[in-house]
Amino acid sequence: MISNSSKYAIKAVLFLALHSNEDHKIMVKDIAKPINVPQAYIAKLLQELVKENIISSTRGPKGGFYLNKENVSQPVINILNNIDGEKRLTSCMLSLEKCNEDKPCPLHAILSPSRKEILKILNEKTIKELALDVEQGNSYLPL
Amino acid sequence: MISNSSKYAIKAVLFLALHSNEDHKIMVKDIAKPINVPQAYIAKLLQELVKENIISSTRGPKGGFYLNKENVSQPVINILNNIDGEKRLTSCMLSLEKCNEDKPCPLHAILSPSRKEILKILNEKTIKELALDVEQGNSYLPL
DNA sequence: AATATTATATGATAAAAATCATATTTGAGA
DNA sequence: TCTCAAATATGATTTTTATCATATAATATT
Repeated sequence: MISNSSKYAIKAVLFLALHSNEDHKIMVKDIAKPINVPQAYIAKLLQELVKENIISSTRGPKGGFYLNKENVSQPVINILNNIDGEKRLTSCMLSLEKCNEDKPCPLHAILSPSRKEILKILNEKTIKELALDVEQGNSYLPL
Repeated sequence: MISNSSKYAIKAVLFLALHSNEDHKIMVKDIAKPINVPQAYIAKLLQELVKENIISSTRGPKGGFYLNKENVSQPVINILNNIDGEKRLTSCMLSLEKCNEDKPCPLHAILSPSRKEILKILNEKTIKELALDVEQGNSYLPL
């Protein structure tokens, strides 16, 4: 349902949400370590996220990755859709071409409400809110 | 969340639930085609399911795969657990070692109820019931 | 008992996902 | 404008998952 790459990406974005801003950028090596992901791997993922304006970066000295106001206001699902593609979360659980709401496959029929709920949450919850949950003690790290 | 292999396995078991019984076994080539899965691949998966008594088989002429009374009474989740391992469905969505109900990771915190609901359904719904849904027009094939 | 037919066991190959390595580009500061 | 520190682009390698192939074992039928 959610790839390793997406998990890493979410961890990294969450880390940035909690520790970076436009005046305090963080370089990849200082992200990789605390979130426990290989540096070269997370670097590649972060680059993809920058391309889609999900996170921000600048190069050179004093450069690094960070989140701006727009970045933190995006829903969590943007990360997943960018890394895994949109289909991953919405496609038929049995990979049947013809499965849809009107003629659901057997798994779809019994799991559709729960899946919809998950999609709804991921669409509504923003990066900012997720970080706030951590800051308020509703959820926990370390990553 | 659910591997290709598990999807194939569920399709095959569902096909057997609908078309086989102890007096009418079905050989692998007659399963592979209608469910649209490579024969050698589904053969391997079916063999694993036999080992765990999730489905039944006999060799030789008139042999094949089938489901007996016990087989059809098992919950769907048995298939998933056997093919993918138990952790796949229950492990932390961010793959954090320390994530648990008491100290949930940010994703866990917002998605836990929906995930629990999915687990509950997969644990309660039996193969038989899933097949019945199809027979009663509550869900649809072909596979 | 012999034969043909089926699943089973084993392992080889191919494709995809995850991981690692490095040369190039950009930008800040001296 | 030179230098150095950072991201970026590109692609190689490794691991996992998916797929394919085949020799062996079991069983019904003759």
